[in-house]
Amino acid sequence: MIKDRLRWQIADALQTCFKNKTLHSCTVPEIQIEVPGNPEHGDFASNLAMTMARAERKSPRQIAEALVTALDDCDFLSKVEIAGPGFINFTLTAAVWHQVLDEITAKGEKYGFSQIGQGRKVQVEFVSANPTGPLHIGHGRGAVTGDAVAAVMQAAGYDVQREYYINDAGNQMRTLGLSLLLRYREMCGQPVAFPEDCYQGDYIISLAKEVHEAEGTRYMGLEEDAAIKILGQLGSDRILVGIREDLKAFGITFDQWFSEQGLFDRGEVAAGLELLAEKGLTYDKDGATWFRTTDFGDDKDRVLVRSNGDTTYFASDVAYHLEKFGRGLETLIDVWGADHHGYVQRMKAVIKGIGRNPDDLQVILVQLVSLLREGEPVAMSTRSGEFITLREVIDEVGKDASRFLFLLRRADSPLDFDLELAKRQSNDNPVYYVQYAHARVCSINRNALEQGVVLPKPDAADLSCLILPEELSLAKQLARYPETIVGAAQNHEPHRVVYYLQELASQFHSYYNRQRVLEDDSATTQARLYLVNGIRIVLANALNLLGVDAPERM
RNA sequence: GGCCCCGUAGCUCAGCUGGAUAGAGCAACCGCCUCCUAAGCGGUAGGUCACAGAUUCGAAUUCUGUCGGGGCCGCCA
Repeated sequence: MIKDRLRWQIADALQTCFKNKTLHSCTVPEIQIEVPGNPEHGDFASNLAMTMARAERKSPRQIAEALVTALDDCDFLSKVEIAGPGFINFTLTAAVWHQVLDEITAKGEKYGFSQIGQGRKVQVEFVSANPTGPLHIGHGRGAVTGDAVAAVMQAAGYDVQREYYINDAGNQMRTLGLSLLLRYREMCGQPVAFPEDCYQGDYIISLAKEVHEAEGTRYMGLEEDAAIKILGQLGSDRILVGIREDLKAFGITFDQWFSEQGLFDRGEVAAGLELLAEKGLTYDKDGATWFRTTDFGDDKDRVLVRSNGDTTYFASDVAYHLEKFGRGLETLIDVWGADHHGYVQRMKAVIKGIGRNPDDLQVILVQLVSLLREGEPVAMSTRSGEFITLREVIDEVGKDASRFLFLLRRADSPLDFDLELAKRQSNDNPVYYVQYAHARVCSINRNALEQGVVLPKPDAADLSCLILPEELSLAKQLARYPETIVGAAQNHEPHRVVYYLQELASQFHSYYNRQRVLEDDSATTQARLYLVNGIRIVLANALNLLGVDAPERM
């Protein structure tokens, strides 16, 4: 990256200064380089002179003078200035920015990828909705967030695995079975009182109907417990198939679907409990088994085994995370709904308790989604079973718009999702704004082809005519793409890519309106065609990371 | 009572891990298609970054406290 080149150069200059004794402290501080907000301050700025002032016992300006002198013969800097309280402002030659275009063209869809992650094994676990009902819009946000975090980290060189944890053990399976059984009995003509704590949704009724049509009354003869068990299993299997299809329609696939029940079947829950007991991390009280999570920063101890002998969800989760580390995964990223935040400390306590760095578990809490239609809230009640499913949202507004809008906010910021606005094909819809930029370049390409203008090969284009401020500014924005991905990956913030895209699209649209790409002078035409195709590649790469299509026509 | 998130333009939100004159979209107003896609562009207007302290060359950004909004605190998952 260009920033790194500059960093090396400054480090060199620093050494030169130490050698010729213009500077003394000989400790190399971290060299911070940033992009100034004001373009008049150059392409990059460093505060190095100010941070060194104390150790050098000199004024920032004196230090800056020495550094600038040492930087004198650097060929890719066109201007170095000392400004304000002691900033050093760097302006790079146009040729440096032109090289970015060559790099993009040469790397193509690989442009933006890096090895920062060094192949570190990371797992992103997301959605993980109970297989007791269809996905709703809140799951959708978690799904897109997890998927995009995974994608961005892959691009940054992490070895990423996507996983869905299926809560197919525990009480809710029984509730599902019971709900189905009761609806099934209704189908068979037996009047039932349907309890409030059963699943109310219509999907239970249609499932029961399917069972009744396929298998008649055969479950009526079974003992209630047996029927509940069988129907619970059958129901969760069917629902899971639906979830899988919905996610696929949303462009999301997992490397692994991990069953909670499997943890029990393989004895891993019991083994986990044993391990904790051996380490002296548990104790018995009131007939239950507790984990001393307070020893690791939790505000109270947590039950692993209830007094009735059942293990808790927490116990499964302990076993699950142990199992993950056992697979050789180094960093675990869990994407949870914000209502689970109380769970974070307790899981971190587990990680500490087993002797690992608590940062090996990273939790992304995704805030609530409010579903609106024309600004009016859409009633969503899981309890009454009246809710709009994720599938309905995808069908209504489309995959691309839904995904993009979900990523438009930081995960920890609540999100309003307006169905009408999402569908509107107008300028209030940021998805189309970005896609349109891509389609426009494609359109230019079609016209170029018609006119016989050929896109230059990498390093073969004469770019010396790309000297307009907006052209250089576009090249600089393109140069920023790789570091945007790195930032998004390291901070688990895919929304940064969305904002980057909007900025790039904005600059492009502006350029497009101001300058013609295909014009008379063939050198200029070729250079500009080269530039806009660099833009096209980056737009496509970034959209692709977010799982949004980059259409050639709109 | 304890914990988490948030408070930035009329509205919805960014702000690159502490930098120079705080940004974008929408809404409002004024303009731009004989020319590569007007799903676009240009311009005007809009701010005590909730408040008060602290840290330092420098704070929207870090720390403490206060106020306000939302959420979570089960031997449910």
